[in-house]
Amino acid sequence: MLTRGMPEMVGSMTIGELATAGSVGVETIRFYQRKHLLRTPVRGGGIRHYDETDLRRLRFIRQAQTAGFTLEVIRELLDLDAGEDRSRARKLATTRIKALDDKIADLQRARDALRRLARECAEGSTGPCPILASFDV
Amino acid sequence: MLTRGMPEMVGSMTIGELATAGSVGVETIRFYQRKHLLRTPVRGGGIRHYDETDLRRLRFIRQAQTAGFTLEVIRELLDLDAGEDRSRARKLATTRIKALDDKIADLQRARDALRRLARECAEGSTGPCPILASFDV
DNA sequence: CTTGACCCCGTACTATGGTACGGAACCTAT
DNA sequence: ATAGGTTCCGTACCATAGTACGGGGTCAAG
Repeated sequence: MLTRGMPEMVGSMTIGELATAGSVGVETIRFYQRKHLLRTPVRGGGIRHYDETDLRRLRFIRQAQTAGFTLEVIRELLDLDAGEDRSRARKLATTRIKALDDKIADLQRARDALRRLARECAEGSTGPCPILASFDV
Repeated sequence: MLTRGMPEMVGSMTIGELATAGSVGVETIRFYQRKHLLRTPVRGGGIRHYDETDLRRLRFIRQAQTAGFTLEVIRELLDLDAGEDRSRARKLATTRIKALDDKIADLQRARDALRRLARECAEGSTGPCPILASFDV
């Protein structure tokens, strides 16, 4: 028989199963619901049921966070997904692409500084590493 | 005459001048002092004076933050700069280099997803953008 | 028909990195 | 000497993104 915990029931998950599938905690799901990033399904006898769509949204949220969007903006993106406002979505995307390019460049510079530090710190075996100096660019 | 506000006096700044030179707010300096990231100089008549070393430390803090170090770890790095523990410094650096490489890869993936979104959102002029879909990788 | 695992709900608390506020003291130019 | 701009100090507050807690309800298996 098909019950809550079984893979065949992917179309009907409990909050715990959704959380596991999305690699987040149950409390995080509830938090996203409070923030209206995920819907709060009507209860079928005390317990709520979630489906593939909820999981897709959840995964999207995590991806979008990686991209540096705040939960606030992610909510807007989710709303936009259903709407007609193509230019708004494009604008959010291009703004973020620019921010990501800048951020990537920053991180690459930081990484290069750290590589220099690690190298200078490895040469010679006495005295302090020139930690502050290695960041003076 | 040489006074506080003048460039010639870089070796003796007030907190406000230090803040300006480091592109941070005065409150941020005080915050860093409370966290022991910056020293709290002894007062010469009610007002504290800062020098080039303080500015170097402040700039280092901001660089290190860009590199993703927490203030906690930055404090350790600052302590290490004066000490003899080369291996600890090297370890912190290499750990962070790895984290940065991972982060850079994440951001590049996110950027590529957004580029795809912007492109797909630009083609055709009606209907919603496939926002969620563009992140399904 | 009880037990154990899971769910619901509201509220409170956490970490990180600041930012703001209010009153007193100080410093410099007029 | 007085007005203004800073500084000092402690305390309080903020945003973001969760995480924890406690008390009660539900559900499926044994």
